[in-house]
Amino acid sequence: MQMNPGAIAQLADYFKVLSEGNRLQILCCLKDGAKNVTEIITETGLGQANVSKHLKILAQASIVNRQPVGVSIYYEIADPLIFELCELVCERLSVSLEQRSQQLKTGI
Amino acid sequence: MQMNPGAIAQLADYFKVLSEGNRLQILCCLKDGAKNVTEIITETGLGQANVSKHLKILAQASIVNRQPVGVSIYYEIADPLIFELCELVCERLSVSLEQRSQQLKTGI
DNA sequence: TCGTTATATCACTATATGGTAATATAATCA
DNA sequence: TGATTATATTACCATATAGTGATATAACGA
Repeated sequence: MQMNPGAIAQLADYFKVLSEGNRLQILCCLKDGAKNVTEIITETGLGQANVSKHLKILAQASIVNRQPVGVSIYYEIADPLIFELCELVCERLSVSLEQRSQQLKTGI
Repeated sequence: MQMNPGAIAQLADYFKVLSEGNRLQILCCLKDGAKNVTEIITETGLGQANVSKHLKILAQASIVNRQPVGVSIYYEIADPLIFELCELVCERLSVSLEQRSQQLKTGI
């Protein structure tokens, strides 16, 4: 199987956006629905500048939508695939953990 | 939905491994089956030191298996989930591209 | 218009990451 | 044992990325 360099680069970019813990935390925070920046800050405990910076990256990647409402800006998830990906990976990681646990038990 | 910090960190790590284009290229190269380092170098066109470095990361993440055979080391895919993830994301990206194309056509 | 609130951006620092040339290590054979 | 081949590792450099404090910008109301 050969994938063209352009597609690979886009894939890498997509995974890169998801490769940062605090960004994932922000996305989890938005899973229930739209929130403004202050709400995200409160819920995540992250700094304001930091949150804004991460939100910008997420918006540019079309993973979240940005919606001004008065002085507030609301962000909501635009790409639900990310949660599907997270679930698949979490399953994988828990299976992996289970296997290691078994190995420790059997002494292999 | 709240995910514990440990799980988030593991998720981020997993995506981080996949967030590098040359690493993805190496993984694509291994999709057909096990290859030794020289074969990977030839097929990808990457440098030997660079390939070794990336393979180390992939092995430590349990995404590939490492199998010495004489002076050669063969690597093969240990975690097929990565291709599932890639397909899901590629679909998403192509849908996204199609939508942009439509927007250009309709002038929205 | 000015003051307040919400948010984005900038500039800086520290750390991480990717690629490379050189070298070390491992395996094999004569 | 030494030479050869295959591969891993090291040290270095350049670039990328994350977090923060300060500041700029946007929106609103008095």
